[in-house]
Amino acid sequence: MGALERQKKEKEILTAAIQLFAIKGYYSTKMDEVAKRAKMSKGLIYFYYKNKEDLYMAVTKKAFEELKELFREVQKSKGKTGVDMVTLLIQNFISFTEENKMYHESILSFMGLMDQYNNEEKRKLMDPLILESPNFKQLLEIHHDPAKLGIQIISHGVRDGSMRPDLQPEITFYTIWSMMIGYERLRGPIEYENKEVKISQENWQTGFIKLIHDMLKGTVQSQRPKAIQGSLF
Amino acid sequence: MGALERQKKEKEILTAAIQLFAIKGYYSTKMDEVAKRAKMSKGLIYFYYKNKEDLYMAVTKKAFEELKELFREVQKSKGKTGVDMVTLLIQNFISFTEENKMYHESILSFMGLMDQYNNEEKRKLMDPLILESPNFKQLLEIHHDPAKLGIQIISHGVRDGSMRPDLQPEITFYTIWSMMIGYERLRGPIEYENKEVKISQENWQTGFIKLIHDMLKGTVQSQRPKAIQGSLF
DNA sequence: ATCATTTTTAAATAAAGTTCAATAAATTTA
DNA sequence: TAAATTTATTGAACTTTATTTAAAAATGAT
Repeated sequence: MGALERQKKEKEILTAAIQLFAIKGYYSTKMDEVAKRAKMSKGLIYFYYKNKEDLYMAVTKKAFEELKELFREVQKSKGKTGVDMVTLLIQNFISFTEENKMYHESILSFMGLMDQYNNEEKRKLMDPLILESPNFKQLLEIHHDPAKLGIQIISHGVRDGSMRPDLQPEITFYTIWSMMIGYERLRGPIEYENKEVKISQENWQTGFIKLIHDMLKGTVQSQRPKAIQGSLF
Repeated sequence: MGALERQKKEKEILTAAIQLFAIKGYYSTKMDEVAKRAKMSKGLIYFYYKNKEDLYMAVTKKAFEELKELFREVQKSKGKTGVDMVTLLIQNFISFTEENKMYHESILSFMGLMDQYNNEEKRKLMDPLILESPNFKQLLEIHHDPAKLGIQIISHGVRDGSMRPDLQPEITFYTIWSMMIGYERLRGPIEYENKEVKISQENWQTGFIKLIHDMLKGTVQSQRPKAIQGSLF
């Protein structure tokens, strides 16, 4: 009955759930399917997780943990200026969400939940199954961790002179964080039905990162002639 | 049997649905409740809307229509430079989502759907109820309308010299659009449980807009001494 | 080995979206 | 105007699926 045994079982369920959520999404994934994939009876899942929402929150928790790890690695990268760390952070975040679409989805939805949770009246209307979820409660404690690291990175950039000196680290970080989140929601090549306008994913990503870079520097890096305008930095 | 009569009935249902979705969210709102609020039997809703998803897509469609109207009004505002139009656009968008949290939610979730829809393999795994929804099909045709107007606004700003000449309108608009979407997802005062860091909503919004402004101008507007750093522009 | 506790299962329950058959109302046709 | 047909409406039946539960199996302690 050891705690290790329990952890192992929980992980088996979680792994099955993540795979299914990633393929079919939360609502299309049935508890029957999770049980089948985890090779156990449906009832047992309820022994390890309070309900389906709790299972999803466990996924979300894992997402935030990996996100924190991603931030930490960028922060630890030696010999980089602050502004270059931000560029690296964005690139890594884009890779992260590309490989773990599911995680990004869960992070997004958790942010929506936080918006409700932080408002007294709205909190009362929240799904009780979520509020009761043990994993949700744990998320309340850790979900700011990545942001804390991000703010440190901006501070570092202001101090080392690679960013505008008037930047306020908190606001600047959350602005960039907004961009990253929004970018991921829109990601993919932009195509209109009639192909009126089309932006390749590469061009958009490059342009996106360049704009953030310029914003942090406070000056446009180079005003090149039209001909080679497309190149980066 | 006039089409007008039908429109009226559809509107009654839609109004009830929007109110409930706004209060309780999509999944917590039951078709029974919608029927009750719209003062009709549950079955009748299925006469006017194909299914619950279709009803939600009708809400989303309304959201995009109002969003387009918001963009258009900004574009029509006379005597404004491009960069000021963008500032106004962001301010209006923030008001819009504040008043219509529900609409913003539906816009966000639609963007998530588009990400799936634009990928052949993922499209096959989408909920058939969504793919069959007539309102979803209509959304496919109109959802780019606001963005088209936004791109025009950026072009205008580059032409009138109020923005950096090297900006690519499409990429720049979608970057700002990302920011707006992400900002709304994070919106509200940022508080850590232990109050370690706290940003008031006002400060964040002001700082957020200023950063975009600087990004578009290409130069920092003013490097004021620390003391009055908080003020805008 | 027996008892208590934990783990596991399979079936029962219940909530909610969807369908359907029957009825009422409205419109068209004769 | 009366009959026929189409449209609108209802309430109950159907179906799917998350959740609960009672019982059985496994595990561990005395």
